[in-house]
Amino acid sequence: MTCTLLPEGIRGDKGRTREMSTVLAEHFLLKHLPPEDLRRLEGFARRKGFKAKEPVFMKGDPATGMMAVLKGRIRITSYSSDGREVVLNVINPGEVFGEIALIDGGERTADAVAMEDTELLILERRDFLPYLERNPELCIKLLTIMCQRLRKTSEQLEDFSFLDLRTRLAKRLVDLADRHGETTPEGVRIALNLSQRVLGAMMGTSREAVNKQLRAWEEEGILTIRRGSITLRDPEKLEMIVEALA
Amino acid sequence: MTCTLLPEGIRGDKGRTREMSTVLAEHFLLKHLPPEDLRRLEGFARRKGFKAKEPVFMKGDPATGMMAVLKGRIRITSYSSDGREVVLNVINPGEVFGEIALIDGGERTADAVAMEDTELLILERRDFLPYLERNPELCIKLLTIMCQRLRKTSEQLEDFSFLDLRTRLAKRLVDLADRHGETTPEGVRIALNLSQRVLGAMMGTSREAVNKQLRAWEEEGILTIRRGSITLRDPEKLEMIVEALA
DNA sequence: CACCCGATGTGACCTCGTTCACATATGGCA
DNA sequence: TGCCATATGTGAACGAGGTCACATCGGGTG
Repeated sequence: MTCTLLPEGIRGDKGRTREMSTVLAEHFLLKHLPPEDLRRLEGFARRKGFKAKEPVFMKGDPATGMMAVLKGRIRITSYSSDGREVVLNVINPGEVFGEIALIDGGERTADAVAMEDTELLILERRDFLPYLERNPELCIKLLTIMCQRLRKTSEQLEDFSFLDLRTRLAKRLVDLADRHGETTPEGVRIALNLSQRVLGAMMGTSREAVNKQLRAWEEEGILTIRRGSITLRDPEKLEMIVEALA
Repeated sequence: MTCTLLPEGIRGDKGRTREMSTVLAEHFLLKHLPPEDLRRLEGFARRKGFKAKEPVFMKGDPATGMMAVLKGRIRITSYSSDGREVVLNVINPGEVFGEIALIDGGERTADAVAMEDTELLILERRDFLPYLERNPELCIKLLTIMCQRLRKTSEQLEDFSFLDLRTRLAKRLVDLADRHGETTPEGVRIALNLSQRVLGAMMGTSREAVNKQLRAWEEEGILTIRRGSITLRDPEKLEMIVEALA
């Protein structure tokens, strides 16, 4: 099934296939893999499209594999019993998610929803695991990814217990600017179309609190708020807040 | 050096060596490994003792390997710039820590301190990594450990943003009881000698808040507080709190 | 074009948990 | 055995941030 899908892709649709190889080779797993292994890996993968707001999986689902984002964005969220939301992560093109399930085959620990029209590459556990078992290099790459995740999650945990809202928000904006910012004449622009509600959920706080802090910073000339984008006019000021110097 | 240390141990001190094999085989890595690999793994390890309160490593240290606890307990903590403490984890005999560093060789992300007189088994990255690269099975075992860590840390993160102090504390006590509780006539006894300060730091809260909640529960007859131990007389009540039913 | 839904903006009020201050055990050790 | 550092117990005051209520805005859509 998937094995027959791919070779066709290789011949028939060069644009799409190159894109897929790029993801596999550059962002996800192993520039260092020999080409034939890379080929085989592609053989395990299948593509799938999701419309905006369409769920990819839900917390508690049995997990069958991991995904890489080719196009679009995925939001990883979890909900409390009374419906409050935390955004645990936002996955951008070239990044992977759901890798825990690939390895331990347990339940999904959170919801994954497409934030816009999105195309995913899906690696099924049953195909991938046997391959993994024979490829230590690939294992180590995966381990590295897991390390990054763990480091990041632990840092978030610390931030939660140490930092107040203002500092957490500053830190988040600086981080978003570093990873997704476009430099403009006015400053670094974060044009991810994140609502203040989602921004709040990313930091475990209410949209009201986010709004009030953003407006305060706008008053001070540190940033500019527009629908769907925030422009940091003075990123250094935010960095100072993060460093607890202001 | 380490290689010469171990064979001696195998002959000279059966008690200690058996203990070490137990840790390696049962808790840590691979009952499934062939015996000769297990032997070799032991060859990489070295033992080291730590006195109570002695630091094992500090945040920011270059990391050279991972550890397994043979005896005693290790507290993994992090400090805010103004000195507040969070306890990220407590490592008990048979469990491992510092494995992130084993893989990515980055800096230590937290402090590790012996809570009592403790004996560790240390696997150096330089010895272990080459071996890991040739043993996919071992890789996968490590991946599994990392998965558990990640699931646990993510859950902690959720708890932080969703649950109030009372619920978090209830959850923690139930968890401690499950993992370390001894059944007594009065109820399940948690005799870990954790101070209320440390208990608070485990949940990112102050010792005062912990004390007040514990005393309230003692009033209700749910538990009994003693120096160094807490006895849950009515664990179901706590579980109901966790399930948001009370 | 009118309507409606979701995002944004903002104040009033309230609550949980922190901080501070102090009292009281208590185990370890000289 | 007496002392001291550390752990525990408790109330008062404060404050960050949540909740609620409401106004406004803007974009998409029938």
